[in-house]
Amino acid sequence: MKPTISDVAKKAGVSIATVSRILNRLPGYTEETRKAVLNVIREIGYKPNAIARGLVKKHTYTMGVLLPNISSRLASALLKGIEDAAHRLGYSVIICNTDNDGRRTVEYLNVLAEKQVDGIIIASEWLKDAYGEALLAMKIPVVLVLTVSYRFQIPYIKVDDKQAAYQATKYLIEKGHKEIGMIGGSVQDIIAGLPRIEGYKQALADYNLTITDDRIAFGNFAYESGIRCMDELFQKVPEITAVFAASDEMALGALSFAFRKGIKVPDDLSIIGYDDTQDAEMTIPPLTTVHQPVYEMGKKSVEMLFSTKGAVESIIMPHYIVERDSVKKIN
Amino acid sequence: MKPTISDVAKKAGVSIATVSRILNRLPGYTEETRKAVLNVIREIGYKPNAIARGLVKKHTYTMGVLLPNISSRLASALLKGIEDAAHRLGYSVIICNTDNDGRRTVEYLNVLAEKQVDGIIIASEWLKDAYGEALLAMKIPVVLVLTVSYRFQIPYIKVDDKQAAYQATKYLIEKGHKEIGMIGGSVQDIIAGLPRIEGYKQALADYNLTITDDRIAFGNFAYESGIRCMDELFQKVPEITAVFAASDEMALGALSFAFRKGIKVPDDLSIIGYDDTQDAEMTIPPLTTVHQPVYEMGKKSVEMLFSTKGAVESIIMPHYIVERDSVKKIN
DNA sequence: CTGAAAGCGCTTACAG
DNA sequence: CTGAAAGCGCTTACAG
Repeated sequence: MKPTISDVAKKAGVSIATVSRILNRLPGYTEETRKAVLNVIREIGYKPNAIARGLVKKHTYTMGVLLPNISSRLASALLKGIEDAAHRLGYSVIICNTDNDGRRTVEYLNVLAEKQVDGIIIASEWLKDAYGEALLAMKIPVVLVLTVSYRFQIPYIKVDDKQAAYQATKYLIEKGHKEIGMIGGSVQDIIAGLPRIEGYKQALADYNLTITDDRIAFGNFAYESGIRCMDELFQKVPEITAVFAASDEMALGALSFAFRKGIKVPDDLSIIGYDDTQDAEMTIPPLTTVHQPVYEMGKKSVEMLFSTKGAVESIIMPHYIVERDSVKKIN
Repeated sequence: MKPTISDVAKKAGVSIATVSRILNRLPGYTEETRKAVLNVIREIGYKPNAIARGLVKKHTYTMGVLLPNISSRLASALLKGIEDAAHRLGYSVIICNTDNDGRRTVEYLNVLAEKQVDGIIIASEWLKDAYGEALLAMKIPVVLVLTVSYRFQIPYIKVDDKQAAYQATKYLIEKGHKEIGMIGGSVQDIIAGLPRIEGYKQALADYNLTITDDRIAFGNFAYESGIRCMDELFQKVPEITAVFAASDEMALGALSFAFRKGIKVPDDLSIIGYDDTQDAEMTIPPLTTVHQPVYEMGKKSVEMLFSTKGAVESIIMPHYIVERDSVKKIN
């Protein structure tokens, strides 16, 4: 059996209370007994049981993070930020891959509640009512990353999607493009879908450029859909010279489609992405894209989660355009 | 305060023992009292405390996974496999990003021990003696993925690296290539470095092709190093017509280098990668590469971890070549 | 079928 | 400075 606190107490000839005090650096023992106890601990290889400790302290130093897909590039970067900050603050992180599945999400929320986690981060997910209620019932801190909720007032951290999309589009316009298409998410997706489309439309409107439904193709942020949308766009509006893709992955799809069709990027077609995931700098040509500070958002989200000052404020992070080689200036 | 088992017992007019039996589906109560108790539970929103439960059962239904870099493509896929299997078996997974840092790794091992995890998966890491000792002391199941240990007899699951590298090289040879270079890992890395280089050399030897030190450039499996190595290779051995890269990421680097120099892939240069990460199908041109079943390895590793049959055997997973468009058949 | 009680491994007043 | 004891929220023989 693993040694317990009473094993060390017995062997050191003191009470478990004293051992506990020494372990927790509380006052109440001589340097002499401290040394003796520490020796015994080393000798028998004692390690405190965090489960027992958690039971009495009602604090587990464990947190959960829910994401729709752990293996997306975006999630990877976010997770690293979360893990780094959590580790620095002494927390362990339990990952929950929801697959965007409601039942699975509720299961996870339950498990996290039962395991008495100290906080939960929810990334990218649209917060359904059931989740919000469950979260409320848990009475622990929660923060939203890369998403917001209107129904539940939970602190969030994200970029201003509409503004970022506006600027991506404006960037293309300033490079001389007049026929600009967009590969967007679903308009039903009021986090990453609609706002980016609105930003795109707003920019076109402000510069008096043509806006038509044809110029927008709807994907699901994934690679394959980028290919399909680019195809669609080209068939419907062959005159476009530039495309704004609402995710880097879709931009990669557009890039691939162009390659297969012999369309040169950026000579024949300019493409700007969104996210600035690791992929963006590895593409051919390297992708110009809107940078979201995802790693930092991950870090900040856990700092917010365990921030000690009362009501936590939400944060809108700055975004900026990273110029690489997928957009060409035309006449 | 959150309701506890005694709150429901009190309210239902039974003992906590009965509530516990009902919760755990043990025999010993009438259908009537079961219904009544379940009602109270729903009414007051009681959720069992897994920490308390874990303390007495000495089973936390939590496991840890250590990886050098959670945000690599390989880790992403692996993690998803691990998470899926763990979730299906009712386990939560704590992620530990070691950054290949010894001190941090030991810290994590300590935390996992204190948190009484039921098992640990170690991915890609070279198992230092200190880790092995710590693991042994914990007396819990451990499995190694994408790595092995010779010093410690811990079950592992991986591909046969030498064999896979041999076959990648043979594939190039069978496509008519005679001047074949390699972008490898360090020879000090006896897991993913040396064996793949040996496989490459062995294949060349078996087919009586030229082997020189010049034909091997040493990277660190990352994108940037792929660029650098390809550059190096081209300067030293301009006659090579094909390259075997020991990771897809380095293959992407090679691809980028070729693109910048105006070298056409696969017309002027053929490239075969290793891993078959998600990137491989998104490159331009799509990358021919050795497929490692990483997601499945993730799943299998947790199944091994919690397998009930005695001594666990190690597994060598099958690999195969995925033919895409980065290798050309020549004369 | 049901409950009282001990125990899991700790922390924390309280008393000395 | 130090220890006995209660308690955290459960499970599990044991007795009835």
